[in-house]
Amino acid sequence: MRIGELARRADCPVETVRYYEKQGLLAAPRRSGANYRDYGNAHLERLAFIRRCRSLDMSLPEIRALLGAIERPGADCAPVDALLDEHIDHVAQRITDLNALKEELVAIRAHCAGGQPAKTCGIVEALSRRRAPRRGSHVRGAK
Amino acid sequence: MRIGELARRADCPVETVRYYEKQGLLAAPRRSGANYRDYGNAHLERLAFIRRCRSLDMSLPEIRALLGAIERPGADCAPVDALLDEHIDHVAQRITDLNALKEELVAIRAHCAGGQPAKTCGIVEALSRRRAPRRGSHVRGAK
DNA sequence: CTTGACCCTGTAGCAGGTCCAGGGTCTGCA
DNA sequence: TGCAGACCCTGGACCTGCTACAGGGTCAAG
Repeated sequence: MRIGELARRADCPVETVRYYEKQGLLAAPRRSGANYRDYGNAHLERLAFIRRCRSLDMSLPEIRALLGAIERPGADCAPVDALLDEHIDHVAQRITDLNALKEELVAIRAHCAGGQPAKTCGIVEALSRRRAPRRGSHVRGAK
Repeated sequence: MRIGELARRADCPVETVRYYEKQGLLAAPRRSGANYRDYGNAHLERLAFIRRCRSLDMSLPEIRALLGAIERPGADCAPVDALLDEHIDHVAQRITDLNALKEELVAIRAHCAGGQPAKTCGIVEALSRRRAPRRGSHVRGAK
């Protein structure tokens, strides 16, 4: 099948398919006479796998590692388990960070009594104060 | 003060200070004879404010809007409140999304009995299955 | 034989920075 | 006075994970 059909079936933009190929996640297929990519079912399955992992918010390097662990002949699933556990930890950490962030925002929001000039609003003042840095992970970059 | 001192005092990389200036968040200061940026206390306060907002995970456009709302002469704090409320909603939505994501990951992780060849591992199989798309917002791009 | 849908490559752009390269300047010490 | 090393300048490339062109080629239907 050609790239358009593959993309439609995997629910993935055509450009993204080419991007995954360039990134080495999806094997380059053979080409037709007109230099069109020609995919088989194995490609479709692999692409669906990648998209599923992406929908679970794994990074491309993580997915690459996962594919490597699966593909390695005779490998057992211990590295796969480890990868998934690590990913779950990332997500859990992110949730913790965001909850702290939300608490902080709500606390700041509570400083406003409403109807005041912006300059004297408690929110503006609260946003100007420096905070003790939350320790450990940042939300930023945790993507 | 020069950019290095400003950056140190606001706990912000020097390059980022220049970046904020280019993005129009921080006013360009006057220059010394050697073309060095020369900042005052107002700049430091403004930079600290921006960093504080960033640490609360606001985007640069959000911060720009916030600064605009505060700076506008005679403005009251209603737009500031609205901005903050909207931001809190974003964060809350993100937490909801991530919790769903984590549940899904944990469910997938539970498919592994351990010690099997990777090819037949339940995780790999679970990751290959397509899911009913979670409705609404994406986790991705929600940054 | 032309129209429109599809395909190709390569490049530029998004956020929010980070990190050079290749220069100029300033400060302290001998 | 000379020089080392810390600081500053600009402009550009790079990161992720795409997305969106531009400028071309191919193919099937009418």
